[in-house]
Amino acid sequence: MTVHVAAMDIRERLARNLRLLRQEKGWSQEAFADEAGLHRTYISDLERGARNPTITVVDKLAIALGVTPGRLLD
Amino acid sequence: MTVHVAAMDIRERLARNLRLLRQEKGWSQEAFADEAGLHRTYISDLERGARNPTITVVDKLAIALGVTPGRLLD
DNA sequence: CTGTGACTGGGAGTCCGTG
DNA sequence: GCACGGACTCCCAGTCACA
Repeated sequence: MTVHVAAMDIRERLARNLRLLRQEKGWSQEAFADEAGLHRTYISDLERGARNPTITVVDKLAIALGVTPGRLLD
Repeated sequence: MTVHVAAMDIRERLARNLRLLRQEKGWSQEAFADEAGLHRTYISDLERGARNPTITVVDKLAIALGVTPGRLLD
């Protein structure tokens, strides 16, 4: 039971942080995707915790949102 | 000219943080690898900035070192 | 505007070795 | 103990059609 807890955790922390910070900016997922140089559907996946991104992707997201990478993961 | 600067940046920040924190613990790369549940050669690659890990790996590293994931990336 | 399944190429992560 | 290489498997990056 509860096999992959820790792994799910950090993805869901990222998911929550992304959605909140994006909404604070008043951006659609599509607008956010353009700012970060990523695809619209990829942002959707990230905000649902459905992907396990690399740190270079986290860096792009953080830069687009104007926060540190750590702010997205902690 | 300066094509992938940002991507290199975060990997090298991670590399530096990993090596410093590991040495503070007095661990070998192999001992660290065991603590984090990763392979010995992979730790070597990470500390040389030669790899682009996923956030689940960053989480494992952070837990092994007793710090937040953000502490490794910021 | 967003969620989701499916797809492909390339890279993440492991394991063997060497000096 | 560490850097580095080759080879392998599997999953991530990036995109599309459709609901």
